[in-house]
Amino acid sequence: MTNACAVRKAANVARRYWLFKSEPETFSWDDLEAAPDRSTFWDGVRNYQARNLLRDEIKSSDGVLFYHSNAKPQVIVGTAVVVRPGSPDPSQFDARSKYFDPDSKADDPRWYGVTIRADRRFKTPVSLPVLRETPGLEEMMVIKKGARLSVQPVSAEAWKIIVGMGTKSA
DNA sequence: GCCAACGTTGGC
DNA sequence: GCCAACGTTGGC
Repeated sequence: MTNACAVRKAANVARRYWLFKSEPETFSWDDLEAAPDRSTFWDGVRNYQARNLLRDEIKSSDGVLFYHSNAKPQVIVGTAVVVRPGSPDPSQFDARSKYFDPDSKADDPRWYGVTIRADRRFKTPVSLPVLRETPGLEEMMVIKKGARLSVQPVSAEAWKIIVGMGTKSA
């Protein structure tokens, strides 16, 4: 049991689940697996709704569905785990970064990110069309029209269904 | 490559 | 505070 997990169990806080979108050409599942400690700081989110989740809601040991957007097809390729909760996103203060935000103050950072570590690569990636036709997932945000949020909440029920499909051999 | 949906900006 | 214009996202 990880330390964060033990802390959470002691506090009796339920583990929660999320879906993170990434364009594979920018940062793919393979990139995450190849990263030091199979981990990365999830930077560059510049949407207030997603920011609020990253800053306030997403906690260590939470589960993450890693989703490839703008891919053919769009798929959930695996699961990751949150290993560090929200902290200020350094790229907002880096003038050379494309995520630079000149209006963000060092003593009052506007943008946050979390650190995730690759957990399980799906044997069977779960595509968007499959999500759409799977009973029990009708309420998922990612299948709703115009759902552009790059960090989305996922119910425990949906998590269970999707991980079940993804880890099963084809 | 298109374009609908959405979030943000900025003039008033 | 409204809302038109604009830029971006992301499915198709």
